Amino acid sequence: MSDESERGLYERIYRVVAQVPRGMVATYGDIAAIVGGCDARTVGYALNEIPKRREGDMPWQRIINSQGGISTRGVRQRELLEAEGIAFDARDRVPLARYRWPGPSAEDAAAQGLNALPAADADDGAEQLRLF
DNA sequence: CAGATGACTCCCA
DNA sequence: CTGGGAGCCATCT
Repeated sequence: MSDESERGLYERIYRVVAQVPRGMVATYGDIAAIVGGCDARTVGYALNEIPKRREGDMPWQRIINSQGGISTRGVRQRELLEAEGIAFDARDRVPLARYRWPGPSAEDAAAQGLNALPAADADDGAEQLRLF
């Protein structure tokens, strides 16, 4: 009983990851915020333990770190993303301001017991934009 | 239950 | 930019 599909938190993480649309990305922190009850690190741990059965269904490659970079060890994650139309910048990073998944709609989030992202704007860039 | 492990993130030098 | 250290959580031995 309780096969891996009933594991708990990780299962919730997988579910959110599976919702990231093709051609977009999400950060570990974003997934953690949406799932709630865990942090970016936990998301990374969960993705590392994806059941083989799910690999074909799990767009794990769309989850990147907060810098828009790839944290996987030796996997060709970049190629998978480029195949979806995601372009990397000269520093080998994904422009989060452009490809970052804004999270599930408030309705979807509520229906699935998830949280909506507060304001997934590029705060590291937007803050510098405040005019006087 | 304690220890080890692992696809993170932030801060400081 | 690089490097080191701390904080955090779930799961397996």
